[in-house]
Formats: sequence, structure tokens, C-alpha cells
Amino acid sequence: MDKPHMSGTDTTAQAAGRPTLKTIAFMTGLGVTTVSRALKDAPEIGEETRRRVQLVARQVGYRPNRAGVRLRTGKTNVISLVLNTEEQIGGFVSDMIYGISEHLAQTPYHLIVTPYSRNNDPLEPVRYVVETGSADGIIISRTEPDDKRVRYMLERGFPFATHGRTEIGTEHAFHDFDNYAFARDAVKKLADLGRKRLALLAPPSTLSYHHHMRNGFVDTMAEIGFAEVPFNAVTVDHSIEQIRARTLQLMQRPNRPDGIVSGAGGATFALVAGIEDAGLKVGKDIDIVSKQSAKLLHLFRPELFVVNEDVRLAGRELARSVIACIDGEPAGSLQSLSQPGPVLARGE
Amino acid sequence: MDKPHMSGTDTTAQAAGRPTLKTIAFMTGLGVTTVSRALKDAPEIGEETRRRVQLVARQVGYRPNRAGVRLRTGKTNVISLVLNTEEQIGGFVSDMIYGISEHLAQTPYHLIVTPYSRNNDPLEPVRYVVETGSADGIIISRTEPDDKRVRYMLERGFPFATHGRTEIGTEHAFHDFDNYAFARDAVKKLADLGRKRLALLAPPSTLSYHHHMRNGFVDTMAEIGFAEVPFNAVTVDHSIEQIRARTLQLMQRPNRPDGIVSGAGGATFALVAGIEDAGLKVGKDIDIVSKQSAKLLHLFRPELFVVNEDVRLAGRELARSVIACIDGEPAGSLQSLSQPGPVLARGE
DNA sequence: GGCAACATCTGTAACGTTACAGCTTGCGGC
DNA sequence: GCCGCAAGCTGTAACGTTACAGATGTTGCC
Repeated sequence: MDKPHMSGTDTTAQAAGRPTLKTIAFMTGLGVTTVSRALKDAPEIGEETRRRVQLVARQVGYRPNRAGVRLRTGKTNVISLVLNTEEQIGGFVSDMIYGISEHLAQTPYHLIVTPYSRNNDPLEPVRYVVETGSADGIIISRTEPDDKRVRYMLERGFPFATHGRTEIGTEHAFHDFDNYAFARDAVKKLADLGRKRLALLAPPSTLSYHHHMRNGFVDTMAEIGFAEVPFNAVTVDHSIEQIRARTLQLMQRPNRPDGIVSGAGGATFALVAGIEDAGLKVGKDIDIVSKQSAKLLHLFRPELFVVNEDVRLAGRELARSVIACIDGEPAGSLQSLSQPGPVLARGE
Repeated sequence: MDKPHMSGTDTTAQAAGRPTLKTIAFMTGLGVTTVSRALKDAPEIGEETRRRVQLVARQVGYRPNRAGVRLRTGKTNVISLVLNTEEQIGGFVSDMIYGISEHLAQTPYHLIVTPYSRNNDPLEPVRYVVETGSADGIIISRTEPDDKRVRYMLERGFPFATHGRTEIGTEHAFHDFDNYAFARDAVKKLADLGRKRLALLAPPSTLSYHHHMRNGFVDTMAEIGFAEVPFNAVTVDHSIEQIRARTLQLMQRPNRPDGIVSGAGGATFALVAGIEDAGLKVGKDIDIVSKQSAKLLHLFRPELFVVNEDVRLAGRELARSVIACIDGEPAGSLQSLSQPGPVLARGE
């Protein structure tokens, strides 16, 4: 009533809009600062006051204004998922998004999708987010051994998590599928089936997991004493038509493979089509072990052997990691490697 | 030098951080207000000043602080895509996201993904976004004829666009695929192939496009004089296992269909599996016309007939519409219906 | 010369939040 | 009775932006 700095009409009425700290301050008769502190359980607020404020806040459905917090503190409460918009076929991306969302739902974080197309520099969206501070953390995929995006974020101390590992000395948060183990198990399976001339349909050689998968393949081949049938003309990232055409060529060669390890479900569709174009039959002339994220391959050709990759799990893990990274946890504890399940035959 | 209200250290040095209006104001010697107005081409700014300000802004790489704008104006420059996290198989969602992103890339808008799981109320994420003002516009899918989300947003005048139409009197922005035309073309194709006992694997009956597809199917059947073989036990949203099992049952019935129209590519995988479980063969005992968004069906079974739905295009259209809606354009002009392409046989 | 009209620019306040530096009050010690 | 201290609360300023209400100077007109 007699305070000198009463700010205008505020005591008269609270607007019908969303409640703010001021609303609660007015209702409780406290200062805005006190309310702010009470809501975040600051120590110098009395026990009763704290409870009173929190009660009122809950009653009126108070939610902090994100713009206010962001402007004041710089904290955006946003995670950015950086995506290549020409990502391969197979629903991979939706599962990743769902996985991330599942974890973020329990947090104040929102998920924003920051895309880039193939002709753009992959660094560009990352730089954009970091420079404009439009997120507190970034998740990237398609990681390379010497990934410049990773270097960029490490240099700037910007929190992030990668789907896939790097060869960079500095530790950072990642989640990865053990593609070495996958290729090893796949080769062993094909060997068990009596196959001897094996080929690998690998990811692009620029990506980290190309090397893991290839090493797993090569090491196990060497162990068993097999020689590889080279198949480097295409990768799992090529178009259906390209993979199909190249596979046809491969299968028409004199020493065509009798077993193939395929790094992606989508590519396996094209692979099988190419094999059948050559008049050969999966399960008879050749066996295939393929990784898949959507569970469609056994419907496609029951003779295929599959290993499931749980991308949704990867999304959850990455979300967890990037938030822990934001909270300052050491990167060493934010690394996880998901082991492949068993190689599955039809109906398993 | 002699201004009374010089605010502290600002004249001393500009921090190394991101440039703000104050930075540019200092560099040009102008006031913050002038800079702000000059950058948005306000009329009362001199031609030369405007150019000078814009030049400097470009040079220093000025980008408006989103939190500042949002706090002051309430404009978030965010579009929210509301998604069901148990969305069906087939990469549908990624294409939608890519399509939206493609359009948003040319705008200041960011895309945020707001998920909800099946057990939640679909209205909940919409209410959250509207109440907290966390976006300027919303895109929803899985539209129902009397969609409460649509009613909610219409009542509040909140900008949105729907993937799919409603039966609600008030006009609103939407993009839809003409599923009536699809079903009509599909039935005609099957009739041309000499098939007579047709069934429909439709979307869930709660969704708008269930009715469009079913009407197209029923009307065309009536026109030709065919009677439908009922197949209502499952929808395209059911699990692979369920569709497969029910299809097996269907195909073991005495008057099993010799033609099926399938509303989704993912479901068609299960459908074909069920048919083959019954010992029948697609293209011989039965023909199928299926819609698809990923182009995998012809690899799966070349005997299938397919109609492609361009979900990426839908994403672009929806993004365009929702932004136009935000800009106040009348909803009537923001409605588009995408016509199905021809029914394609193998390799076409 | 006086004055209105105009073009161009400016400062202040506010959006909602939090860091910071205070301000009271009560209480124990001397 | 006074001091110091702690507990508990408070106001002010600032984050970057824009709406608004001026301020300044210049031009043209009588």
C-alpha cells in the first residue's frame, strides 16, 4: 500500500493469460524473487513459504516461460537432432526420433530437428546451432572416424552425443551398435551353413561403422581361413537401382559369392532383387545375413538371416547421454555399445 | 559523451559474444531502436541508414536472438509436428519430417517434434503446445472426421494444418491424399484383371481417410456390380502378426477374395505373408493393389500393383499451409488434395 | 521571421526470468 | 543496551527485442 516502487496496475488485476511468477507473487503476497527461489528449492527460503508457493504454483498450473528463462540464463532446454534429409530407406529415423522423445518426455527438454541435405556441408547445421545457441545439446549420426563436427563441438565445449564412434583422441558421449560383433557373428553363421565365398555389403567407407563392420568381417574371415569376394562397387547408402544392378553383375561373375553379409535392411531388399535377377535363389544358391531396424526382412524372404538393431534404444541412450553431458558429467561415462542379438532364422 | 543515461560499460567494449542490436547500434553510432527498424525495412528509416545498418549487420553476421523476440512479441518461430510414437512401419514419418524441413529451411521457422504415445490422449500434446505457446503453429496427422484436436484449435484460433480432412463445418488448412480415387482406381484395376471377389484392408475406422478409402471402394464396387468380401478384423494399423494371422483365416474361407486393395505398404507385407501362409500365390490366386510411401513393394513381390503416395510432398504442403495460416491467410485457400498416380505394375 | 509539417532518429518501458546485493527481523552473547 | 549474525525475504538490473511516445532538425509556406 505504501511501497514507493509499486509497479503500476499490477495490484489491480492479473490478466487472464498464463500465470507468471508475478501472478504467484501477487497471490502469495511474496516478492517475485522469493517465488522464483522457492520454486527451485533454494536453501534460504523458509520451509512453510516454499510449500505454500509450490502449492499455489501447482494450483494455477504455473509453467516457467521458456523465453524468459532462455533470455536470462541462456539455457534453451532444447536438444537438436541433426539429420541428413536423404537418409536411407527403412524407417530408421522415425525410430530414432521416437526413442529420443521417449526420454525427453520425462525432462523439460524439447526436440528440434535440424536437417541438412547431401549437397550441404554436414558441419553447417552444427555450426548454426552452436553459433546461434539454439539448443543446449546436439545429437548427430553418420559419424566419421575423424569427424569435423565432433572436433568443432569438442573445441567449443559444446555438449553433444554421437550415434557411432570416432577415432578422435578426446573422449565424447556416444552410443553405437557393435558392428564388429555383428559382422563376426554373420560370417560365423554363414560358415556354419557351409558357405565359403563371402562378400560384404558395407556402409560408405567415410563412416566409422564401415570400418567396424569391415574389420569384424575381415578378421573373422581370416580366422576361419576364408578369402573375401570383393563387393565394393556399392554401399548400403546407394539407391535401390544401383545396388540391384551391381549385385546382378556380382552374381554373374565366375566366382560369385555364396554368402553375403548386409549392413542394412533397406539395402538387402535391393540385394535380393539383384540376386534373383541373376536367376539365383536366396537360401539355396546363396545365404544372406542382414542387419535390420524394421522387422520386415523375414516377410520379404523367409530364407534370410537377420540381426535386429534397436534404433529406438539408441535414441533413448543418446538423449540420456547428451543431457548428462549438458549436466557436466564426464564423457567417459556416457559411452555405450549395444551388442547384437543372435542371428535369427525365419520366424525366430 | 554528455548524454545523461549512458548505460555503463557499453561504450567501452563490445563483448566477444554474438552480435546484438546493441552491437550494431554501437558500430553505426545509431540507436538500438533505429537499428531494429532499419533491419525490418520500416518506412520511417532513411534509405542510406537502412543500407548502412543492413550492411553492418550482414558483415558481423547478426542473427536476431530468438528468446528476445519471443519474449517481446510472443512469436516463437517454431512449428510443432505432433506425432504418435507408435506410428506404423514404413518410414512414413521420416519423409514427412524431411518434407516439412525442406520448406522450413527457407523460413525462420524451426521444427519441433511433440510426441504422444498411444495410451495418452491425442489432445494432450496439442493442448500443451497451445497453452504454453511453445509454437506458432501445429501440424497433426491421423485426422478424424470429428477431430477434437481440430475443434480445440479452431475454438482458440490457433494456426494449424492437418494431414487428412475432417467433417467439421469450419474450414481449416489441410493436405490430403485422395484415398477415394486410390480405392476407385484400385478396384478398377482388379476388375480389369478379371478379379471379382474383392476385399479391402482399410485404415482404422476412427480416421477420416478410412471413410474416403472405403467409400471409393464401395462406390466403385457397386458401380461395377461386385459384392465385397468383408475383411474388417484388422486394419493397416494392426501389428504384422495380427494382419498376417487374420489374412490366413480370410484366405481359408470358402469365398476367399481373389483381389485385395491395401491401404498401406507396411500392411501389405503382412498381408502377402498371410496369403502365402495359406498356400496361395500373389499374381496367380489373387491380385493386390497397395498404396505405398516407401518404394519397396515391387522388390518384395513384383506381382504386386502399387500406387505411390508422396509423403514428402505432403510435408512440404503442410508446412507451407501452416505458415500461411499463421500469416492470416484464409483457410479456404490452404487446402490441397493430392491425386494418386497410376496403378503401377512391376518395374513401371 | 514564424510556424506547421515532415522525415528521421531516439529513449523508455515492457515481455518473464534470475543473479546479486541488499533489507528486515529476531536472537544470542556480552 | 548494543553488536553481530543468520534466516528469510526484497528490489533492482539485466538478458535482447519491439511498441510507443517523443525528440530533433529540415523544409516549405505564408
